[in-house]
Amino acid sequence: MTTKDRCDTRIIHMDTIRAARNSSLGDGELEVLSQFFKTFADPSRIKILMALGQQEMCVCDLAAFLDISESAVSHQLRYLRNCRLVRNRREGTVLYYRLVDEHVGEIIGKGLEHIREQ
Amino acid sequence: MTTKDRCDTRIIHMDTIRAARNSSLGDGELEVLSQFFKTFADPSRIKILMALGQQEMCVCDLAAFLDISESAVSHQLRYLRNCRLVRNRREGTVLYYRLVDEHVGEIIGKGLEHIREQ
DNA sequence: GTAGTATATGAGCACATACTCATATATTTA
DNA sequence: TAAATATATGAGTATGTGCTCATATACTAC
Repeated sequence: MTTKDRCDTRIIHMDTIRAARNSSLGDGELEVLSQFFKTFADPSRIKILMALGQQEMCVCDLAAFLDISESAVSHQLRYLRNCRLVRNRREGTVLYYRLVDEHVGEIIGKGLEHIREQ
Repeated sequence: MTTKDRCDTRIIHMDTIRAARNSSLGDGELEVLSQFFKTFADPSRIKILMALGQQEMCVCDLAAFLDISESAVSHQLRYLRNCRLVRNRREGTVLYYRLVDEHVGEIIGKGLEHIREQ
């Protein structure tokens, strides 16, 4: 039981609360997990991830595809690099980005399944 | 091709951009999908959803479990109700909430798989 | 009816986020 | 070397989010 008991709150079902606590994630893992899902909470990032799941693309291609500025794309790519979801290779001045995670497609797929069912 | 072509941007690989566009989601679906993932982008909501996946709980139980105010829980529950992920049944003055979606567990599971692998 | 309990809700606020704009860096070419 | 190209990055900003606090609502018991 990581959370301290609160005695200043009316608690109706102490057993229910205990059961919830026993199967709960730790605070650290919860933070990491919600941070991970934040990645998919933005249309541009989903679009980038889905596109890179099919082929590698450079920054200006992504900017044209998303119809946003190259700077905006670059900021999003930095975000995705920090999450270790994409990597790049350099060819002259051009950086080609690619997806480096196999879960991304599955998670987006599950989400799509959900929103398409209702 | 929903997005209008931009001629004010240097485009290196037009074929790559076309391929990305052909397999891209529509703007509406992208918006709905990212909105859906936003649900999981908050530790409190994940905690609520995982707890309700195992048993129904009332608002003050959830507040004690999460160690946040009942008002804060209520706001989150409204959010989840609007997403149609939870429902409640009334018993006197007490409202018992339960999960009403089978994808939620799978999506959280995929996320957990990801963060635990590295 | 009134009082008490459980929850919902609106306003306001502190903080996060996704962008723009200006500037910096890395590489190629002349 | 300098100029051009492709991308990265920091500061600033408008909007969004998750809370608090006060108040409203729904129900029960008297």
